[in-house]
Amino acid sequence: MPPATPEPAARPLRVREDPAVRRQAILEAAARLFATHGFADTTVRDIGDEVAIKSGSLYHYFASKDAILEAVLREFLADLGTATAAIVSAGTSPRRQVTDLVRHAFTLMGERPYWVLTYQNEFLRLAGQPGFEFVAGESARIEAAWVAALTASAEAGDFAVDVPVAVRYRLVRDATWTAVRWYRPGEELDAAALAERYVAVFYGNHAAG
Amino acid sequence: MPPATPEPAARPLRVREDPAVRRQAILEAAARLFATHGFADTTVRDIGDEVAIKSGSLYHYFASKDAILEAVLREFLADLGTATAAIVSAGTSPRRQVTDLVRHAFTLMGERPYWVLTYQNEFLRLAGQPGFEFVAGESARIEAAWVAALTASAEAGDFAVDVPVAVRYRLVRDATWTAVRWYRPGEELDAAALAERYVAVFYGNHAAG
Amino acid sequence: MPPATPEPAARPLRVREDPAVRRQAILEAAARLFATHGFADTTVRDIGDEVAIKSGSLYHYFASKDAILEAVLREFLADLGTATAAIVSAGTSPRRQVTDLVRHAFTLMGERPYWVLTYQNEFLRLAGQPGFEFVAGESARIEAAWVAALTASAEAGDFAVDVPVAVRYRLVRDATWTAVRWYRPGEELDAAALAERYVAVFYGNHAAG
Amino acid sequence: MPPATPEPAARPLRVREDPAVRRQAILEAAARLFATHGFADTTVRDIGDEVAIKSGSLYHYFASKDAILEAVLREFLADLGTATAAIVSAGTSPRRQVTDLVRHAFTLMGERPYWVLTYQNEFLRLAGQPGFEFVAGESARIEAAWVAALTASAEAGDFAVDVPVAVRYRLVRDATWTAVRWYRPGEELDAAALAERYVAVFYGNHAAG
DNA sequence: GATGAATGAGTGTTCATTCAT
DNA sequence: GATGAATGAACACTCATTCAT
Repeated sequence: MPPATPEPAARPLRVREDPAVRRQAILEAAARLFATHGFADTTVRDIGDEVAIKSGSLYHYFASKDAILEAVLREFLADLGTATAAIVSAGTSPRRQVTDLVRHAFTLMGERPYWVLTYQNEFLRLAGQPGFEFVAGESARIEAAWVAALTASAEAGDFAVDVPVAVRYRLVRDATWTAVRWYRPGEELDAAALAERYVAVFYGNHAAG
Repeated sequence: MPPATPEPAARPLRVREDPAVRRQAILEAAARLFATHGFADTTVRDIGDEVAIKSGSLYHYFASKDAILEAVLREFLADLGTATAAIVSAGTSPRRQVTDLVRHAFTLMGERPYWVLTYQNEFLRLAGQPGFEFVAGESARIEAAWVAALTASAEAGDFAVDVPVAVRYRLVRDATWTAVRWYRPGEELDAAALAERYVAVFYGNHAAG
Repeated sequence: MPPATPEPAARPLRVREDPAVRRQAILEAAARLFATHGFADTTVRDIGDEVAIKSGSLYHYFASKDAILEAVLREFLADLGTATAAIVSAGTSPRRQVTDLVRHAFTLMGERPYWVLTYQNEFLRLAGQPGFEFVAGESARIEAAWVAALTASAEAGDFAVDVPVAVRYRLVRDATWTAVRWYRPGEELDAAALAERYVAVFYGNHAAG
Repeated sequence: MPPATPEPAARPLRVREDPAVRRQAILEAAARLFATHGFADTTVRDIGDEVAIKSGSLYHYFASKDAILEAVLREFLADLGTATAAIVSAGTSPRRQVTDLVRHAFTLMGERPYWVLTYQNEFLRLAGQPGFEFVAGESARIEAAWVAALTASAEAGDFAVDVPVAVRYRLVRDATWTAVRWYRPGEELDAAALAERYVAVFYGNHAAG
């Protein structure tokens, strides 16, 4: 039943959240949309809808739609770079490092699949685009860590089959990271279990000891 | 045998006059643009420019931009399905079949990288989109062939490491097909050589005799 | 009385005018709007409304709103430059040339006031703007013609009062061209009569013989 | 005489603390921006930046962007009206009055060019706009003073050339006030010298006695 | 009095699609 | 078949204005 006296046109409920929280919410929403619809097919209105603000208000947080993508990629690559550096500088055995890299990848794909997908889907297009040079730079640093660990493991004689490291790196990287397209945690195998099996295949054997 | 009546000499030399030829040229151009710029970032004008006709004329060949994408994917999947079926019904050994599947994949990535990339890039977005149900259907048929070959090979004891076939299939598929992002023929290793090394790693050993 | 049977939703009446005619109509409408509301306050939708096409269709004729302004100014300055050159190279006396320049200005202000106003209103803002260098260039050429005629007339002793030519030029130019803000033909004095009186004041006397 | 009680020394040196001072600073900044970029192309952010406050705070001083323009024009026209009235009611000779009006105009253009330009640039557009009727009203009052002085001077036989006063007024007004587009004090001729030459040309002779 | 966050209406521009010629 | 002109719906982005803090 409607109220007897009509309510005055309800003023919009301005929640006045913490700006830093809202900024992060925008990035989360944007990453999800970029990953599922593609950057070009995602409109700033779509992003605004997801965080319940008008598209114009996004421009208080980011200078442009491109800047949102940039922030997503910067945060993603910073986190990935930090974790990668931690793994390869831990002083553990090469195979341990490779295993940790793969396991961390599966964990990350489980936790933040949209960020990983956004990175993968936009990587090629962004190569050489002004303002996005950091993508190639940071990617190269991470690639170097993987290649170093694989090289050390090969020199230690860990692999059942001998192939050039450039070939092995790509096989390992592609098999691992492409899993983001189908891997969802909570299924039969968790990140650690999957990583272990992947690594076993990569090496052609199970870890000694 | 040449026609009895000589053709008039003055006819202007218009290449690609055959509608079927032009239709195919449109698909080639579209696939290249879809792969390099993305479907959403490719305009029908771009496609028209590549084949030297105005965008409006594209609509004599295809009902819509979506229809061009559909035709690209239909042709790609039809060819891939045919080749896949031929390999797995050749009566060869399981490992031979797996090797042929991988080798064929590398060959195809070398010959038609843009078609492969278009398929990969749009696959997720197209899932469940009306008119594109054939993509999932055809993909499932091809997947079944790969899984069958891998299962047979596992049952034959070919693999050094034992993992569930669902896991192995995805690892093999992802490692193989993602190579389209970097593999270009004419480099150090050709398709056959690369395929051989990939298969060796997948199996954890080199093919017997 | 409405017809008994409802008419089918009337398809838009596409007049299919001569494109060159429509292009010119766009320029006329744009000049009028730029002059009366200012360039910044004129929307491309306003322009489209005046020529009965949608704003998007304007982009078949011009690459941008700026390009419309550029075309207006180019046409205006080309016409003005041609007329100016014809006057000062006619071999007439200096005072005759000055009189003709002023008379032509009044005629032009009567015939195309909006073009003159657009030029005047946007001149300062456009100085140094990329793509609009021709405005300053062409303006300088026209100014040189006026200064030459005034200088020759001063050397001939035509002026009752002696002032530096730079001062006189600006006085004459400003007094003459600013008339576009109020002069409309069909009032008491026509262009020729007004020009004659202006010139008489500029010279401090009436023309001899 | 300095105040008896010394001011506290530690007070932070905040210039422009007085609201009236800040209000005036806003008008100065706004006039400069309106004159150089145009009213439509000036944002309230631009104005705020110039006086180091956020755009929202401008609304403590003015009700709207239009109200800022209105205040600029009101102050400008009030000052100009006062000065004009003082000149024409001084009891001096008609030619003296005309000379003083022109000299005051040049002085004003030197001191407050942006106010003059804002007035000129927005005058046409504002005609008949609600809230801006005072512009036409005040302008008419000033025009009447110029016309009266010119009429009296003509009746005194000061002019070398005889033209209708309506024509002469416009010529004199336009030549004089349009100088704001190029006149900057500190060049060869100062306001008084320029005014003298302009008046000499307007009269067709130099002042007697 | 000052601010930052938010809005809503609008801006120039793009583009897949249509269709008379 | 081919085209150029036209459209309409969308797009990223801007900005004067409001208001709780």
